[in-house]
Amino acid sequence: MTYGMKIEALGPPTRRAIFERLAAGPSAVGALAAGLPVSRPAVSQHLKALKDAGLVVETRRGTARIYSVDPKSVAELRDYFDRFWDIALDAYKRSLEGGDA
Amino acid sequence: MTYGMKIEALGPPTRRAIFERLAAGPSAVGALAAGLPVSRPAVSQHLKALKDAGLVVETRRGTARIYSVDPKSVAELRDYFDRFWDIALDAYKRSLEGGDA
DNA sequence: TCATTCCGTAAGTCATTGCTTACCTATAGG
DNA sequence: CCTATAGGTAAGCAATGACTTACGGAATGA
Repeated sequence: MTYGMKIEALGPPTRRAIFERLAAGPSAVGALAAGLPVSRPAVSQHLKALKDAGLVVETRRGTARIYSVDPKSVAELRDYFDRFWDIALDAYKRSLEGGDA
Repeated sequence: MTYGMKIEALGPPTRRAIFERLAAGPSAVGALAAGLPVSRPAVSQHLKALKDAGLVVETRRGTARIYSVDPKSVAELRDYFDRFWDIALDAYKRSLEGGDA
């Protein structure tokens, strides 16, 4: 549930592709697998990883499982890199001013 | 150099730890390794991956190599998740309004 | 109840990789 | 020129992991 787990979960390209497709709108497992070059179980396993990381949520409709991204998790990642950018930029500025050399 | 490569490069926890330390300010390889539970060559290898991904830059001073984060790369990641958040939030809103069920 | 659809899970495989130690290179100083 | 310092590179290893096929389970429809 930490941001670290989320970044780690988005590492594998196939998993990131799944996540990006879900960002465009909720989707079932089979529909996702139909548009990807991997098997349906592979998609299932990636979805489990994304769910464990708190990036997606699952709802049921009949026998289908509909997955959708949790907007809050994306906001969390955005805020993380936002703060990160502030810190890095500040350090960069100090390295220009200070010039401890 | 794409954002995908950057996210992928930040997956491994040790590598992300290195990157976060560099965000606080430039550092040499040995200094980084001294504060981490892995060997110096391991840090060197992670730094190579970070450099290949365009996340850090290297400067020389004597025999030392000083690594520092490239602020532009962080901005790129921030913007990526920013756009991502817009898309996901929009899809979420549509799922509430539309209610195609 | 039975067949169908949709999907998660188990088990196995092959490639990736994060780490180690050992070695080599390059700069600085005597 | 020799030594010491700083660090990249090679080789190897154990572990992870991304994928496959095979199977099991739950909800729908006749």
